[in-house]
Amino acid sequence: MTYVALMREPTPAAQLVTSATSHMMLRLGDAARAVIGNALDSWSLTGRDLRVLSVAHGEGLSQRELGRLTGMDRTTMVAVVDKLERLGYAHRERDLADRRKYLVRLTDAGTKVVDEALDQLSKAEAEFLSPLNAAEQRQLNRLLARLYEKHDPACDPL
Amino acid sequence: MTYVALMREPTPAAQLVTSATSHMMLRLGDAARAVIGNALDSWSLTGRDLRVLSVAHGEGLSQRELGRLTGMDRTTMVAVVDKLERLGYAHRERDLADRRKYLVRLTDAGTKVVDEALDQLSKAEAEFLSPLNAAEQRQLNRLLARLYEKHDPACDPL
DNA sequence: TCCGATCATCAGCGGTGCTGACGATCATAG
DNA sequence: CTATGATCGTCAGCACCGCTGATGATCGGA
Repeated sequence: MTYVALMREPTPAAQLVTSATSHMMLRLGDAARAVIGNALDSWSLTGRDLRVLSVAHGEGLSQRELGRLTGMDRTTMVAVVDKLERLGYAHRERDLADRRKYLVRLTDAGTKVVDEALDQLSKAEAEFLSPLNAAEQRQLNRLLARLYEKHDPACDPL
Repeated sequence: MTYVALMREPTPAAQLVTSATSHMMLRLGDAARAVIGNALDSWSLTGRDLRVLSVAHGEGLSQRELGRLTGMDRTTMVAVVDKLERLGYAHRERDLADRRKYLVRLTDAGTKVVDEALDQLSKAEAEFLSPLNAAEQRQLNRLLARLYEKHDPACDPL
């Protein structure tokens, strides 16, 4: 069960922690964030930004709806949309039917960027997953999806 | 390939992002951190703290060595050891052979806490992974370990 | 003896996510 | 028509995580 190579093994306890699934998931999550952020650097986007951008693609959604779809807090969304607006990828528009809401719409630049960035993202992901072959990657995706269903922060009481 | 259930699907792009393996890994990493942190709350420990604590178990290691073993930055380790010392779980001791180093040693309380906390951690992990059966959990652990080998921040040029 | 490398520390920054309060707006009940 | 409660966006502030770069102490070898 010792999957992680340690240079020394003081106690079994040390191995227990570092080979724990939850531990690896935590660290790989950070690694994934780094890889994704790096891949999207050309557009000054983080994975979070692109998530919003890709979901906002199409009709105008309120910030709240964007948050629900992407698993983001209402208050976090403010900063993200601020940034997307500042970058010229999206803009706010009052919902005339409900003046509490803003409709977030992509600009032409934003629409263009989504496609480019998603393409770049999938390349980075391929690189990230390259230690596994195609069948293993599918297997991993399937297993993670099962966990994701239960643990996704986006799965709010709608 | 649509594993994640969205309440609406504006465009295929949205699904592409949220069903991406790297995206789920990122989010599940955060979820794992939350679950772990919650489980260790009774001892005021984060997963990070316990990682250090369990590795320090036994002989005294320098902060640098602890960092290499747990994949933690030198500067982050300062705060962690500070906290462990404040909680009475560990203490610093000058290495007389090399006075630049501190040897981090567990106190009796610390030794006791490691066992208890590791036990609690494994229970929390079982709960976290419960959507998968035993074989699937092993499969997931194996796949993650393969990725972890390549992406572990701990794998510094030693 | 001097210089480069290592160790621990500190100040500071960026990313992520949350709570709690606020005003504006809506929808509903009276 | 008005009063009440809910929703939306915003902001201030906090916590966690990880990193860079500078500093002083110490070690080791030239």
